[in-house]
Amino acid sequence: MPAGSIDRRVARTRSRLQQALFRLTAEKGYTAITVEDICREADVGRSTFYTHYPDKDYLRKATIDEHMKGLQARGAERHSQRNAKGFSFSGPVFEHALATREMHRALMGGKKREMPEEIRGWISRQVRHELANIQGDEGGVRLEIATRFIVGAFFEVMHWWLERDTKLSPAEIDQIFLQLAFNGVNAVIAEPTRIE
Amino acid sequence: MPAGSIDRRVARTRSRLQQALFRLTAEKGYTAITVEDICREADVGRSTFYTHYPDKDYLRKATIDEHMKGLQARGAERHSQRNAKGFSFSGPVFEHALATREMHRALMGGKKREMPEEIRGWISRQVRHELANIQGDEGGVRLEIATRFIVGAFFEVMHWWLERDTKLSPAEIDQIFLQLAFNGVNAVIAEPTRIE
DNA sequence: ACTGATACTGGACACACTGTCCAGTATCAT
DNA sequence: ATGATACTGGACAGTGTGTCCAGTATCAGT
Repeated sequence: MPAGSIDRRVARTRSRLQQALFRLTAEKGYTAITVEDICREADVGRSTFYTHYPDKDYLRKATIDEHMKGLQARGAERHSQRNAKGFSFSGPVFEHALATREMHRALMGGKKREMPEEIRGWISRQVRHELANIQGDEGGVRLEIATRFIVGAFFEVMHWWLERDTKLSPAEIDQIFLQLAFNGVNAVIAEPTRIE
Repeated sequence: MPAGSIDRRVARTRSRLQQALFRLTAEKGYTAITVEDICREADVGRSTFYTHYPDKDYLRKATIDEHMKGLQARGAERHSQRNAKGFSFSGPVFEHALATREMHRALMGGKKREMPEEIRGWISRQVRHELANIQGDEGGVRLEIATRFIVGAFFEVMHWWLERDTKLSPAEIDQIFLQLAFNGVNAVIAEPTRIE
């Protein structure tokens, strides 16, 4: 048994559990899901679940990590086409969010905001990195504050956008977001309504 | 029995429960608390709890509503001293947050972000109102987006500020926040570090 | 195809928390 | 003093968690 490789059965079971979690999260939201729900959906014994993950949260973390690999791959090419002004992350994320909209609705929507910390952390790193590029690598307090500012604003805007039956395209919402981020509220609010 | 007035015993019990919730939330965070915990801390029978509130969430809502009345009172006077540029809400909220810091830490901090929707809604109304004043009452989509943008940014910045052993005063963090909000990232990041 | 290792299964278990109910007791307002 | 109302503690069923185990299926290597 080669140390690194994984038993087919293990891969199969984990994949089933992760997909079940994904489906159920989109359907009813993370907190409302029980381990039993997941196992029923995945058609896996409940005791089996615990041989793979100590609890629901670990499964979520594993699922997200897996999911992020896909996004990370496309991240490499994106990195080259950095525009002069603006974040490179926001546009693609808006698009990706729209594509997996049901997921995001269930994840952030309704009464609970349950956006997992893994995703927030991922976005944070993107933002900090891009901001650091703008000012040269100083890494001071203001950079940190600005990062937090942008990340919080971004999630809130995205949340609103997904919640609505949106008429704005990813490109449009992205443009407004970037305008707010870089030029501030004054630039967006004071002007007459003119999107493009 | 006059319809409007409240039995002493009722007032006493509710007050105890709310204060117990407040203390426990500051201590271990909202989700970790059980109804039994609250009753033990409040020295109230568990069955009594359910004659007043259907569950933990309702108690929280009631507690917050009560708490907000105090803030609302000071809100009236604050309303008059609106500065030419900037939000009138942010400074006082930063101060209030610092005063009840342990509470906020437990509420928003650690692994879970459990800032209750009531507070978020309250801040949102403030922001929307103040932004509407700036642009005249148009109430378009851009106003809504800007509101969300600011609210998200505000909570994230406040969260960061409270989490740290902060060296920044409420006035200082407020100033940076306002600068980011009104003039955008460029104005804050690009310049050399100069706070006052 | 055989075999030892490993993974899956279903069921039982103790535990923790929830929400309901009720009879007994304390406290209220008048 | 008294009738109304609130509190109490304990019992109850229900649901979800996490652990354990003996039996069964599937794996990889020879």
